[in-house]
Amino acid sequence: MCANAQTLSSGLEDYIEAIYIAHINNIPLKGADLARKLNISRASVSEALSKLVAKELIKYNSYETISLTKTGIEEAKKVYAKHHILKDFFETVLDINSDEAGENACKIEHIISQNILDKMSNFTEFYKKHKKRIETFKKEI
Amino acid sequence: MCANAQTLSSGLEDYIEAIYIAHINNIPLKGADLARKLNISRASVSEALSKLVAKELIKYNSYETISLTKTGIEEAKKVYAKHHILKDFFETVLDINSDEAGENACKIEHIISQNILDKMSNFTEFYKKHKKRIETFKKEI
DNA sequence: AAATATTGTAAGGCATGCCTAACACTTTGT
DNA sequence: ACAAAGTGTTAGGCATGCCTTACAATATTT
Repeated sequence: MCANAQTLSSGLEDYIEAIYIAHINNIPLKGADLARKLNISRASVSEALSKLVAKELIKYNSYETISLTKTGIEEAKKVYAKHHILKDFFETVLDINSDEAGENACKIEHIISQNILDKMSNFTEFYKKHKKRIETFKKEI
Repeated sequence: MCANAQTLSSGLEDYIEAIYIAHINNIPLKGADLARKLNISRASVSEALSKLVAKELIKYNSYETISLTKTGIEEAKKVYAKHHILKDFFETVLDINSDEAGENACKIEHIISQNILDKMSNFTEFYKKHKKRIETFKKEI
């Protein structure tokens, strides 16, 4: 078996997602920052970063800022999109607050099927479009 | 730390759910049956059953049929209800086929918050009630 | 009742993913 | 430039949850 991943473990997905969020916000990120952000020891982060380097998803040298490779960005976008679809659905359709929606999205994003996500995304868009009308139905007795 | 659980690991929830399904269908279930059903070795099932016995969720003696305690039934019902809410939502609202809905429910049921499940359940009921009308919106351009 | 099949368990392993402690290296502040 | 603070790595551990192999105990078949 080669070291390059076809699939990322749920843990590694969390790492790459956090790296991506820093990336799109132009926030320089080191291992120790990641450890603080994810509430994980520096040692564990160090291991995880080595794996991501081995999979060629990030570039990283000790004491420098972590950066994503092209593949890394693609992978991260996928993970982030999943997160967003779930969070948006929870907030928009189920009226869940932002924190709870985010926490649940974080966990579910790693295991839900792409097909369901696609349908969920469509449904949220549909719901937004017709929200007013649909919600009048809720007031009926 | 005492051996009795406040929370069940996702694995143990799967075991107890399978045991519950046999229970409500009056199907006698032994460890080896469970192993076949869950595609897990007899050795691993044996370990898991010991844990469930320790937590007083099942009664079990070698070579006999597994049965649930009162607490076990309560726990199982909770897990099973979660499963059902998710599956029903996927099928009814997102129009996912039974297999895919079930597989995803199996994984998500262990991690989603009760609050979201409650809202999801309400939403599914609401959707069923107004399905016809809501779906006419989908045909609009 | 004996042979065969099934079931259960124990021992030892493996992978994942986290931890702490200790140490090494780098950066920063004075 | 040097001390202090911050960062990274290694080693050794632990827990979970699965595996295979080998054996023990029970059930079933003939």
